Amino acid sequence: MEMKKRILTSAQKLVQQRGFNGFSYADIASEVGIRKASLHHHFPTKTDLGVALLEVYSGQLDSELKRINGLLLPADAKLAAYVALYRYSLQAECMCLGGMLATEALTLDAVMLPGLKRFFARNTEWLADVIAEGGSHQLFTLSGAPEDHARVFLSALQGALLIARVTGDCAAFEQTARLLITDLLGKG
Amino acid sequence: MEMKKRILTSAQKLVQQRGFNGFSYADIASEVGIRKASLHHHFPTKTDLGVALLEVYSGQLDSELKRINGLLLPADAKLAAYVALYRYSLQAECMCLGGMLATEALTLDAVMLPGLKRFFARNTEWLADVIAEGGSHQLFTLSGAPEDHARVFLSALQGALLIARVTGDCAAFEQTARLLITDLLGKG
DNA sequence: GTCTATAGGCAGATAGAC
DNA sequence: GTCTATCTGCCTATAGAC
Repeated sequence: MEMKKRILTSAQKLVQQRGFNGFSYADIASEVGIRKASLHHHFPTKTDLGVALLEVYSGQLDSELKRINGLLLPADAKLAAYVALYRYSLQAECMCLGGMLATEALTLDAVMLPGLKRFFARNTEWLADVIAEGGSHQLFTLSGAPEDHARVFLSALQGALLIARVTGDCAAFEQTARLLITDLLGKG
Repeated sequence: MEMKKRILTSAQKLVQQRGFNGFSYADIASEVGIRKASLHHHFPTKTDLGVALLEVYSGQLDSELKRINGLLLPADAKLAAYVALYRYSLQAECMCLGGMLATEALTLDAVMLPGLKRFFARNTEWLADVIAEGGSHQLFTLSGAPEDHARVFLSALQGALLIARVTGDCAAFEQTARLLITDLLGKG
């Protein structure tokens, strides 16, 4: 079980940095210190590994969202905590695993797609809940439905992560995230 | 020269749909009707092809932006015309070529990166100009610097395109784009 | 400019010993 | 569970005929 976890950890980083089509079993093997062939004992095919990665990553997301909920923060601070998840990715030169797989969707085995869809749905739903909460507390002034604001927020963070990989401009990422929240806060 | 153009057209679509690591010379060869080896006469290495693709795509962007400028529309309509460029991509199941390469940046030959950087800079600058123009005409109420609004706008469209590939939800893309513009328009 | 032929390497995956 | 050995196939790229 321990080796399986190490493989997943290594593979997750590789996908987030290089994409599902940008790494091989050889890369994992050299990182975790066993031979290529041995990896197939844990994950018979690369698609099996991909499906497992999506499960793990969705679980990590769930933990983080529950942790943030438990902090009992006002809605704007919850969004800031959510932004921090992306900041950590950026600092590790990692895309969101979901975002990375989304760009590669047309090349992936179809069995990976439902998990990917659920990942985005989970993000959108949580954000919509937080934004609706901020609206009902008069903390946010909403110009549209919470779900629509949620989609803008999620899309913008995914895109900001993607662009920051190229520009290397972390300050721009921060400014983007800040403006997303302040635009929800006040329109006066 | 005609074959070179056909190769570029085919390769551009392949990159936008499958990524730079998700297609091969064999894919292009079967589409344009010559043999794999003959492609190397036009583009000796795949990196050469990638650099050429970025040049072509940046040129296409420039044409579109100039065309939109020539329409002499109010700022919000210019942004709507810009959104239409992404809509066409989405309908063709294509990512933005820049966005696709951005996710793969860590696997690309370094000679492709400056062109990629310039692509995003060009987008941001044009958007900032349009948004500043809308602000100075009191059409937009800006809560931040035009450059910051431009980054939010660009990031959100890139992200929306990425997410729509997975959800297949074109209506969500449209709602995201609409909210981005209406939030610039009025805060009253 | 396009072809056939091929090099040389790496991909994902399997068989069977230990 | 991990190993060595190997398979098959695809990849980018090159050589040289036409």
